[in-house]
Amino acid sequence: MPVTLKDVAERAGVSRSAVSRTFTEGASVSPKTRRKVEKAAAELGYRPNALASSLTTGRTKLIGLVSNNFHNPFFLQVFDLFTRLLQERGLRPLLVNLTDDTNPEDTVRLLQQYSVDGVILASSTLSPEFAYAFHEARMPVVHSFGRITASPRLHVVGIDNVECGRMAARTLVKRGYKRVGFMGGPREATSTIDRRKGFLEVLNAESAVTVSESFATAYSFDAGRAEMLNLLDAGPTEAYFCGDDVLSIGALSAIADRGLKIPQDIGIIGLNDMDMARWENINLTTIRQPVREIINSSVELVVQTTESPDRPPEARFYACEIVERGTLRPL
Amino acid sequence: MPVTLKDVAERAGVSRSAVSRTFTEGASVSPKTRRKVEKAAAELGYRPNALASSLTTGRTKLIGLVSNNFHNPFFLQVFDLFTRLLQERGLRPLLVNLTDDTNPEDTVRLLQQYSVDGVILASSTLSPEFAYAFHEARMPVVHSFGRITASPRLHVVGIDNVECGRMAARTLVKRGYKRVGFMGGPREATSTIDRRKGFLEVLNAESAVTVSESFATAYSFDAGRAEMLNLLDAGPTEAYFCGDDVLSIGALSAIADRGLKIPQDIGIIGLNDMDMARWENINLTTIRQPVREIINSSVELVVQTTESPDRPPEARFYACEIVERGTLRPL
DNA sequence: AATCATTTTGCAACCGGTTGCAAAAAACGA
DNA sequence: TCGTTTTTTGCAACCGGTTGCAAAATGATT
Repeated sequence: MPVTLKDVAERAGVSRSAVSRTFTEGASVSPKTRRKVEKAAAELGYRPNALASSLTTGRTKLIGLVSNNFHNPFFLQVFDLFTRLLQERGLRPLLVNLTDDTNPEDTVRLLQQYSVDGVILASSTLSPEFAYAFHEARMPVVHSFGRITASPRLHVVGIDNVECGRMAARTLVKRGYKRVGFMGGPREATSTIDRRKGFLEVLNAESAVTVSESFATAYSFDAGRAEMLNLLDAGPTEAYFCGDDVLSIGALSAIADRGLKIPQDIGIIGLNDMDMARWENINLTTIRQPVREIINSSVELVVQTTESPDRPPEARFYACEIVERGTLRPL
Repeated sequence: MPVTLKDVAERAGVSRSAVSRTFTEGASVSPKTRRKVEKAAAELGYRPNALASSLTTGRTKLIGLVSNNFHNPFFLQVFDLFTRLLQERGLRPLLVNLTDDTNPEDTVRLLQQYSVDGVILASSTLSPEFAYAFHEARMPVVHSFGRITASPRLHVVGIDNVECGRMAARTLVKRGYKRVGFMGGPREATSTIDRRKGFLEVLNAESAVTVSESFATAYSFDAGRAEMLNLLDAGPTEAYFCGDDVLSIGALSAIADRGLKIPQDIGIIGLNDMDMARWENINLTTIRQPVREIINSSVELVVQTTESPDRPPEARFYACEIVERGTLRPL
């Protein structure tokens, strides 16, 4: 039913090759032939079949966009940016939602079946093994928002979570908090582990400050709220560094519920600077991740890797900055 | 480089057809051949190329998932559900982000080039022409969250926005509000138009109640906040029906800024019941859209349409319900 | 064991494109 | 003008699969 190369060739009175060449960048076609072909193609409404051509060219222009963060509002921005940037480069995101019953092998197989040119794994909670599965299958892969290491096994783009932990700690110290807490995301998430590490590193060196720690079961509002309710029952500290913004907002809600005032009674600092953090009724002091740069860089990297597959693994990380809003006591 | 049918055939000592049949549901292969093929395939790590097979079968199992709502947190839930449901059926979402400089023709062409089996358009703000472009290109298409009409030109699944407007109006009347306002989303969005219509229909029949109206420039926090600040300057009414939840939250923020109390001074009712509406520090009274049903139904409909393309256009709409929380004065 | 019905198999053509190669056409030089 | 170089063109093979068809193998029946 749809118009094919052959139809156009017949109508234009040329060979199929001529038509193919007309639609191939940089192929040799005389202006005369090109005109004939373009006329015929326009009349018939011809659309070259991207999938058929991928068979011979080995390029589908499909990029697997894989994530398990479909509940964290921060990731809506992430998806927005990824899709925009990929589209601008003529690439198509094939979206994969990693649910609880998805395993790495199936996902790898799936994306292999669709011959994606590359894979972007957008997640701060996924184990490195997951990303590695793609690498082993010899697909170009970039782990965005992944864990930074000195000698990465595959491309990683993100932030230095340890340094973020330190930043949070220094900020709290500077404000004169004496009893502070780390309220992490899931214990096993690499982002939690690293942020905790940096946070404790600085605070253990501050003899005047005491630190406690606890963990929410997920990076979610409910988990943050529940954990903060626990903490409030147990006798809270003066300020918390929360695993991320959505967790922070859950914590804020718990604190408000108990009739405590922010920042007078308890201080909170989050991480991400997602859209909602700046909403005036939330007004969260937080650490900004340079999302745009991370995503830009990820896309660039995955594209370059499709072009030179043996490019050695690279870790790119971007500096974060404190965004001062209203949930910490003033200096 | 990757393993092909031919490689497996050679290793198993059978014809290429035999291998193909082994991986084709319901094809005729003897148990003995099947065993040989499966062994060889496993040893080589063979993955049938979905794109190559689509050439002859005419099915790619790709579904275009098209949206322009990458800023409304409500749509993260929408994407989550769509991807999950599509994956469960073995379908793959090809994501398209409609930005300001995307026009219908390009999007249609793009999805045609990738031979998607069907298209789901997830948007409550898009003009019907957009969806119609897919229909004209003879692609199975379902407009989710689209406008309900009695004799639709294409499949639409969503809610009856006019009825939602009525529900909101009745709810406000029941609470005894005498001066109420409609704060819509963008003037030209069909959802805005319909919700306004139902709202005014009921209230114009209530002689004791006066109604005013205004419109935010987008379904976004900032637009809601800005518009509510305007309204507060101009002298507010007692309660507002806001275009959607994110707009409502913007409005709540503006109201809090001016030191007014909710629900004592001003009442707000939203629409969608997105995740954040139930967050305790927002606690928004709203109208719940049955998202799950809508999305389920959309997926089902697009699949059925790929199977029988001439299925007459259908409009499926689902009932909404009021979710009572804390932003309207009690009965 | 011979006959016939049924199942399984491989051949070859096809899906919609691309591309190396050699022949044909056009452009160039003197 | 003719020989040479360069560009354009079509042929045919190929990308990785599927499928109709007829031949081969298997199984059932007597």
